[in-house]
Amino acid sequence: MGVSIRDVAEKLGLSITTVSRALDGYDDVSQATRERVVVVAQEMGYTPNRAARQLRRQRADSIGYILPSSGSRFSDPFFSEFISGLGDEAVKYSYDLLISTAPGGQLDEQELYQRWVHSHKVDGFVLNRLWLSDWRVRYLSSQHIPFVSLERSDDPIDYPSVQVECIDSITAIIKHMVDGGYQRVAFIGGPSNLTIHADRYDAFCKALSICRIPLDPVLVASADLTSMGGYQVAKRLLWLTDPPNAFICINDQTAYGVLRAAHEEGRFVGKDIVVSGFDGLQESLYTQPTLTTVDQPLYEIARHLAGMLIAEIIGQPLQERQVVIQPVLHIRESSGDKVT
Amino acid sequence: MGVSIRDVAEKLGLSITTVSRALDGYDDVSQATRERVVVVAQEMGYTPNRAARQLRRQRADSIGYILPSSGSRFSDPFFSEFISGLGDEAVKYSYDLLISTAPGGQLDEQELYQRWVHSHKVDGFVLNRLWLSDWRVRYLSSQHIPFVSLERSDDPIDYPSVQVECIDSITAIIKHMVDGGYQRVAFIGGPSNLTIHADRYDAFCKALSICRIPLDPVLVASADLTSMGGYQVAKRLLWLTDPPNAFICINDQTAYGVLRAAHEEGRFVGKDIVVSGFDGLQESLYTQPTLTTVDQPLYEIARHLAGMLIAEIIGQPLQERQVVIQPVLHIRESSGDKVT
DNA sequence: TTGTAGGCGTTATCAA
DNA sequence: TTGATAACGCCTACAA
Repeated sequence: MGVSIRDVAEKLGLSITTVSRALDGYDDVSQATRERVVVVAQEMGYTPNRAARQLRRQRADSIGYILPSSGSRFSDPFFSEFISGLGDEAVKYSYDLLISTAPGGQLDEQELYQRWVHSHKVDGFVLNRLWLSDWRVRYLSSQHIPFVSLERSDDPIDYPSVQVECIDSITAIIKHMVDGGYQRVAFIGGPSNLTIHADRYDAFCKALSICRIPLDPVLVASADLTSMGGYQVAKRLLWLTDPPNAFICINDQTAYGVLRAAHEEGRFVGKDIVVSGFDGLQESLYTQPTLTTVDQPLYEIARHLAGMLIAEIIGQPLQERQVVIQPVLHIRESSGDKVT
Repeated sequence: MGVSIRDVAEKLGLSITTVSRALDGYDDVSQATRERVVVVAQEMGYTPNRAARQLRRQRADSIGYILPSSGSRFSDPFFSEFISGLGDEAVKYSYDLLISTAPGGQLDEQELYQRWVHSHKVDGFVLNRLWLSDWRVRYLSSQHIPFVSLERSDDPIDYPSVQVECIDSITAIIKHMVDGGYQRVAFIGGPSNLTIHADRYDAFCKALSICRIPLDPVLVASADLTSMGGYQVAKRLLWLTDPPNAFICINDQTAYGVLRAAHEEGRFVGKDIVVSGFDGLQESLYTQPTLTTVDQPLYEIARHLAGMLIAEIIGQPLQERQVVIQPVLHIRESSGDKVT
């Protein structure tokens, strides 16, 4: 079907060895031959067969990312941006990006990772949505499979990662809210053993203590990172006898739910109550009111992660294995900066 | 490194041939042998090497999808849901999903498709965001590479596809708006040679004629499918001497931009003006006001597409090659159904 | 500077 | 019912 290296060699009257070396840029072929080979290969539309090359080189030239899909209406814009960053960087090194889906923390997920590892389907993994103690981290590390992650688990294992600093920005948000007179501050997080929950909740507590506001456990709730989850939890909180007037949300999606709940409950966001998200999704510029959020440069983070992973795979040392990124705080209407 | 079929064979004192056949479920191995083989293979954690199998079988057991990424802050929730559907279905047949990114309609995109085809990297493609005349359709068809697509191009080529019917729903929306007294109806589309633009614009025109409203070319504009694009175009339209009071948008993202522009221009959406989107993204339930939109079951569509593609690849005939889906219309606040 | 030959791990054909 | 053997397309010692 396709054009193989043998076809090219025959057409040129050369051996496949020479053709192979000419194309791979070895220096033991004459300049003249190389040029002929390159031209003819191009003309014939030759592209090396991936499977053959992989089999021979014992590398897959691809990186894997398993989407923590959570059921049928799974649609967090977070992942579009993340995947597109991974893809753009991978393509630069002519690596493939292999994607699959599995609900996080389940048996299916384990099997998928194991299958990909055993069958050499990918040379390394990109992880995110880490758990405080994460099976994947321990497993991949025990199998000596390169991987990188957004966020870090508590496992005492050395691996490259990118983390987004959240204490400063969350503190700034809360200070801003408290200064505006919103002192009853709630936190809506996610599953409590996710690192992003732990990190952001931790930042929340620190910020409260800096502002000398006592932590009221009633105002700490967990949703599931979706708008629906945020909506439901916010409703419940707003019905309290002494409801919060400030909401710090673990991510933007959760905050969208809060905005809606507030509206339904007749609260004017930015005036009666204030709300903040975390992610910096494009959509957050278009909510009503616009959402105060912490902008993680997700696309760049994804590219950085893919780059680190590929470096790790080809054994190139990284100058920095644990990158910490300072996100940009966007104070917008939802935190009361402007009364509209 | 990994466990190979040879290791399993040696441990069992059988030939690799027998092991291979036992595992692949051929019926010319004794029941007893098969059981022993399966047990031991499982114990040893044997998984067939993908590259070797692909090389031998001349199939990649994977399908490809190239994201039409448009620069760095590309994040349309559309794609999260789409990819997650493709992934979930592919995994059912133990197919891989290979993802890459390339700006639509550019040279890079062509090269990427060609490389994947030549190198047998994937057995087939899923396409979307088709152009009225689409190079990919003609190319893949000329190379006899299976592919399926969401939407259909005008190329006279037979290929499996899923289309979302839009005339009925857009007509219903416009009727609803016109009945509500909003007669100056604008259309904000995308690049005009995209099939989704052509289809939805066509539906828009038909609906106007049904409602006996003359088409005012001034009220037809093109954006770029993003919120920012919708925002800018809406601003311009709202500044007209005789501005529209109804906006039909090609997708939800565009509509988000319109909502924001309207708000900034002091228009009360659902009262002064009405707005509709198209996609049915989860986010649209959480805008303020909630967005009237046409809900395409994207996750199911993606699964269906992946299923059709795999059937096509393994040569299984499809009972229906051109599926047309009736989306569900969600009339919400932005079209004036409730005054809040 | 070029060519020969062996093998990566599977599967499929044929013979036993 | 099983086993030896030859590919699949590529890369790379080693030999020429």
